[in-house]
Amino acid sequence: MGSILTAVAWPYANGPRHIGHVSGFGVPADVFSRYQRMAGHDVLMVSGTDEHGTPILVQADAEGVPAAELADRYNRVIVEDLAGLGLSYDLFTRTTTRNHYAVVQELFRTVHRNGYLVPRTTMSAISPSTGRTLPDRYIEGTCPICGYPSARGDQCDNCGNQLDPVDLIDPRSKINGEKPSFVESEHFFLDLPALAGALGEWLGTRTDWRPNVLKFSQNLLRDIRPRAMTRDIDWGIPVPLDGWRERGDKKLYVWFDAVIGYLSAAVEWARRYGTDPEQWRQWWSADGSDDGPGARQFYFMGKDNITFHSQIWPAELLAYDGRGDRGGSPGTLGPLRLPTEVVSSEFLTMSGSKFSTSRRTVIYVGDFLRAYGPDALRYFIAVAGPETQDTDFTWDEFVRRNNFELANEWGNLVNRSISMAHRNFGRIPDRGPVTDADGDLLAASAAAFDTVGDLLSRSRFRAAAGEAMRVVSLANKYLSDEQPWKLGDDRERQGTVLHTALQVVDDAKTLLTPFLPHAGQAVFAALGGEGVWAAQPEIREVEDFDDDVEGVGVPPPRSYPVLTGAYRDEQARWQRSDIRPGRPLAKPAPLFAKLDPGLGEAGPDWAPLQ
RNA sequence: GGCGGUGUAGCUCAGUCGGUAGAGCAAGCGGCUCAUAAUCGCUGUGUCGCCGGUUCAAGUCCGGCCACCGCUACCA
Repeated sequence: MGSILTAVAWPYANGPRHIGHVSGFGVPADVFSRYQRMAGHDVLMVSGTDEHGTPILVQADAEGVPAAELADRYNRVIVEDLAGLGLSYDLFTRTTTRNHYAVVQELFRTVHRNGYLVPRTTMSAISPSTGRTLPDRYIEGTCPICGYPSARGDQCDNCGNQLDPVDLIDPRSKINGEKPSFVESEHFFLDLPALAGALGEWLGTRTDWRPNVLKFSQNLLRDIRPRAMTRDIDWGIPVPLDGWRERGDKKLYVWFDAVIGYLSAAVEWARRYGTDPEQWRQWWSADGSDDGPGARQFYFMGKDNITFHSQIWPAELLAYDGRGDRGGSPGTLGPLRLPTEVVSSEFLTMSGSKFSTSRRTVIYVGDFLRAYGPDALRYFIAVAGPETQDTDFTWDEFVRRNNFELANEWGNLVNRSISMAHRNFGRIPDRGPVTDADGDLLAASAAAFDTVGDLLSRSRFRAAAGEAMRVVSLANKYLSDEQPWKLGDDRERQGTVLHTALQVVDDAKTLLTPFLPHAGQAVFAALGGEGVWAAQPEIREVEDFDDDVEGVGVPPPRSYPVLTGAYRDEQARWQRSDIRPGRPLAKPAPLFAKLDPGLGEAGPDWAPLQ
């Protein structure tokens, strides 16, 4: 038993999210969290929408609405999508709450006081018409090295060299084509080199990470430089320092915003739903070890986010705790804990290339859920997702997984065993003397709790799903071997076989619940269970807290939707629960609908294959 | 340019500490007929990308090469 923080990457609220996004963070994190809860751990799963930054502003401008309104709209869309997927967030919130602003500013003040935020003057590009800073990637021009006419401000796609937008020949804004002007601008930089020693020491104690993530993180340390933590933008969290807080055009950068949400969301959860407002400390307060007997923290994200989670965020925590070369001491939150593991996924590709909105090779979560429901997608991601390398989504493979593995093997096992027991007994039959075949199956099924559980605890989701499905195969084989439909004149033996089959169906239901919580609930009910087996998230409208926040441009308290749920009340436990003879059974409904094989060739009409 | 990954049966992929290559799908044959025409069994010699090295022994370690791909710091 222990406390586990499941920290899930924050989806960016500039549009609806596609299935690649949720394969990278949402589904793996939820499978992990559901398992850990079932295994008896005290899990806190938090995230929210990331709503600041230039892409939101650009999108809002394009639609002619204020940034806050755009963020409101997509926050709600994303909340609904994630709820529909059954992702069991204890709190899914957003970065535009006053609670978040207050926590971020507390961290900034303390890290600054400890000496790890240093001012520097840089050149930044300004759009003359809007007065806004243009980020490097929104500037294009002719590459000064190779002459490529459409080089981006940060890098030339043709020759691959990293560039500085100031050096571009004939620079222009990608947003409106105008020529940017370059001005000097002062910013705060996080002094990562002063934290590199502590960072390397911490990383050196990480042994269980996926090898590619660990290697990538170690490489980052070799070329560590200070990073800007503020930027010239009018949409974001004010810098809580004299001379800065009242400036409308200087805000904190995303490096010092979204990742802090893991902490601020825990604080918000404790204030709203905890046993007391300080309960967030159960997952966050350091106790001298970063992952020892106290809480453990697991971060789930796509691979492009590794830098944030294995370098920037730990560095900020070390700086807050005063554990870098410049020393220092923690602020009012007290010493904070560092990540236990960074679990990064690779990318889900669509017919070989990245999802792309412009090329229309994109499958949105909402569309997918409306057509096929949550469990089919959850299963596909768990069993065929980008766990250690990029994997390709094809409709053909999706149809095959759904029809053959979910509907035929698992759904039909449930259906045939319950149907037979219902017709012959009308209830769960008693178990008589047990044969070797019965005992072998029951033993294999019971043993799966250890093997599948071990794989899940190590985030080996593909292997875990495969092992769970192996129990399903064994049960199908058992029924074929024992042929209970021929045992009409031996009621005791027939009852024993069906009892055994139903017990293993119940076991498999439990083993598959982290992947298929909705189907798990259905099987639980079909076997006579009452109440909630696997709890689902619910959307609640809440009022923001009226916290003190420094600076100008801070949104007033308002209401917004959050995800939370009564997961602590669910009955799911990671162990065999003995089925009860005598419980009445009804003729079951099919667990999974089969999909038209034609879908595999053409795709749905809302996302046709090119 | 830097960093990383991938290349194994027709297809999708496993192969932990080096010991004479595995699974699923597809295909063929057979069994069963309870079940969503579902299920069960049987059938697998492929230069483990190429070249070289270490070793008694390499898909598995080392060097080089080829091909494809990703990341390179706000598209997970």
